[in-house]
Amino acid sequence: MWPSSVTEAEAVQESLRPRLDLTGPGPLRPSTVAGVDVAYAGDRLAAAVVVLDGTSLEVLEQVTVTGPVAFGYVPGLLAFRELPSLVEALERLTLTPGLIVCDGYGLAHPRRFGLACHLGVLTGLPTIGVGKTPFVGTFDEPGLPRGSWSELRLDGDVVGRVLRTRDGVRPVYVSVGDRMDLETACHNVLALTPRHRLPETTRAADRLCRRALADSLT
DNA sequence: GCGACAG
DNA sequence: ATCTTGTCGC
Repeated sequence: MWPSSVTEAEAVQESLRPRLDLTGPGPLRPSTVAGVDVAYAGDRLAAAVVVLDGTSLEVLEQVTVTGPVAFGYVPGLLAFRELPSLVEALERLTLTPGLIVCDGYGLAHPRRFGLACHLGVLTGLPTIGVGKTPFVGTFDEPGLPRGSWSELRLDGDVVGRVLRTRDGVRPVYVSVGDRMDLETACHNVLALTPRHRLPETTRAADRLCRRALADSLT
């Protein structure tokens, strides 16, 4: 049963939020890391999951799924638009990644249950959210050197970090999804960004879902 | 009430 | 997300 209205979807988030495991530290530099992303064209979409070796960052496995868009985009409800296809792609995976890096947010969310949290609860795997643009929360501009960061706060809580992954380049917005802690999440993001602003996982998944979408339209 | 708003 | 040209910089 998938929510068919904004009200229903918000209720689902509220009901799943208690299932998050936010205790203990999350895995630091797991042996395998997965990146997920979705590309759209009208009412069609293509989802991609790419598993990389946590050390060499080489591609170990990749899966794509195409289908119809099942939920319109509503800020705060992105998960209902992307999760159906992403979960299916993850199920077709042979390997079980030690961490999943999502495009978007985790705890830094209006109801503290963004895409990364939702995917974590559904898969039982550690997840983190890496957003490319601000969504919720307030923050100060982090220092210019790579590795500099500032707190992302929402109401009185620290819900994430604004992290500089490249000297003088726009920062990314990191928040915890499930089975992960903020400090470790940032260390993982830095390990995944040896030469680009965005994690190699999201770059690989982005390229793959765009190719899959183009091919599916042929 | 009005505007802003991950991808 | 996607629609779009040229352009600056590593």
